[in-house]
Amino acid sequence: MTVKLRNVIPIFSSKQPLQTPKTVSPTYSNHPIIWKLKKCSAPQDLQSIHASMIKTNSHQHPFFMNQFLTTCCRLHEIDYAFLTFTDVADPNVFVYNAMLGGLVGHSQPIRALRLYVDMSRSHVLPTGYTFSYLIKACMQIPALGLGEAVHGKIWRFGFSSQLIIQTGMVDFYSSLDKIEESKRVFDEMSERDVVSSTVMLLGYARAGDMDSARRLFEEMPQRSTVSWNTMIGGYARARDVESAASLFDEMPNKDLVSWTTMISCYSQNKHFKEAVETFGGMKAAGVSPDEVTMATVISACAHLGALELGRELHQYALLNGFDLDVYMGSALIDMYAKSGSIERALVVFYKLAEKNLFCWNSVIEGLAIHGHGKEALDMFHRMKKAGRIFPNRVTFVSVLSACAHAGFVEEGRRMFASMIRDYSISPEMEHYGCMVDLLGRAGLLQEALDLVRSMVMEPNAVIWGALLSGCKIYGNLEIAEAAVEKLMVLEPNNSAHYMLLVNMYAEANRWGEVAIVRGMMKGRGVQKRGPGCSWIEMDGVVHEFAASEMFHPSSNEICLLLFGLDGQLKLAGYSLELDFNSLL
DNA sequence: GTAGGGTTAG
Repeated sequence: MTVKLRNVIPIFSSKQPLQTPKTVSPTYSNHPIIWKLKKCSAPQDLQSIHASMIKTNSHQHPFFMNQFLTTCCRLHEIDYAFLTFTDVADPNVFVYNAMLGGLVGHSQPIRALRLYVDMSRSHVLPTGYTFSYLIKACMQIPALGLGEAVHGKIWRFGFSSQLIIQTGMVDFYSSLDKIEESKRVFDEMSERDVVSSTVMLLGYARAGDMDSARRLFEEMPQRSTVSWNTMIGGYARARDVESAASLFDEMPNKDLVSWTTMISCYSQNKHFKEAVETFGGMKAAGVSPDEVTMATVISACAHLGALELGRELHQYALLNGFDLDVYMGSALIDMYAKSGSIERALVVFYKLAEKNLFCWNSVIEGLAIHGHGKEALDMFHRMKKAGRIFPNRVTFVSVLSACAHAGFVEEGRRMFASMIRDYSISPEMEHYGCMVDLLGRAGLLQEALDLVRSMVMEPNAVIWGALLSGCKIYGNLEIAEAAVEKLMVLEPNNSAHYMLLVNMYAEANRWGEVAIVRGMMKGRGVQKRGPGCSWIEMDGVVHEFAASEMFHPSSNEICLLLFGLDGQLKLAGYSLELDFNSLL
């Protein structure tokens, strides 16, 4: 898509006098319609309010329309706002600004830029706010490179010294990773307020320069809650959980965003337990969560396998009339799928009014991990049919792993080829891993090895490990030896690879080699790795299991059950690869 | 009406 600069940023006639619009008389602020709009929290009420505005002809009045549009946008009724906006015969700059703000706030930069074109064609003069929205729109489509042009335009209009414009430019440059430009504009500012300094903080945080951010933060004469939150968020991004936590403890008035930022900081840095605990602290502090908090905490539950808490949160969201948006939707789908309930995950998925790539990826991944390979692929095709949403690398990892687990060799090959050809996604380590797994499980070990050797990047231990498991199933010692040779370099201390080879030699009655490999392990001092562990929650209690340990109070019963299962599986004709004795 | 927090990853 190309947008001609000339069409987007038209040149104003310089003959027009530049004037700042006068503020609308405040006498209307007590008008019942304005009052109703300010209080309005239900989108379905908008239509009747608009009807009463038409009756009194106030739907043409700039002050009323400004309030009406702002209300629509606050309630996410952006299309309805636009519809009523087009009905206004002669909108002034306040009305345009409200509409622009709504469009930019709902990430519709192209519509915003078009509206700006209309505005200039109607000879409505922009204000500083108009340009600040324009800068935001440009930030949302950096590829067009319009920011500089807008900057030039602002300068010509004499707004360049306005605080709000300079603030916008600091933000604009830092959003494009041009931190030096941000600093230049910031240093040139003759006056600074809390907001401009906080935007600069955000710039440093985006650039990962938390030392400079801290210096500015310490120097700031006033700090708002937003300044604190920006700092905490910056440390979260920089993976400095400790600094984030200590700043959070220190901060005086924690609001909803502060708590959510801290929870997300823990979650993003894999401290899921702390994330859930902090959520508890938030509730104890009497701060109510919103959709953003919920999405974050539910995601932490998914990682912990805390189904019970996750379900409670879902319940809470339903009771409080929260919007089931794409963020919370994806988190819920993932949480239910990972905690064993693909049915509930699907219920959430079908309930979603709007689905983005995250939602589709979560449900495809969920089906894949539940072994529903065919359903996962069906879902993938439905996503393609729905249009507008294009698969990414994450999608293909799920799709390929679904093929691997269901044994769809031909389909997997096709998907892999299509990913490269139709979607220009270059295969990454994970994709190769799935393909090697797929081919290996199907016994196509030579093809798998050829694929590994064709890789542009150096294959990692996961790849060789997948190949080795394939060799183990089909007793292909030749390729297994090649894989183990690589694995010994990549993970020299992982006993599993040596043991796999030992078992294979033993199965082939090659006891000489068994002794050699065992000797190698001893000689290299290969230790058994730390235990892998897993959690599962039942009736609100999280049970932790680690390989080769018997700490769980019901270990004996569990092992008895497993042995029983082992026997039943053997009876059913399934030869189990696992040796339980090695686990105990 | 300018600043801060969100989801998927064998």
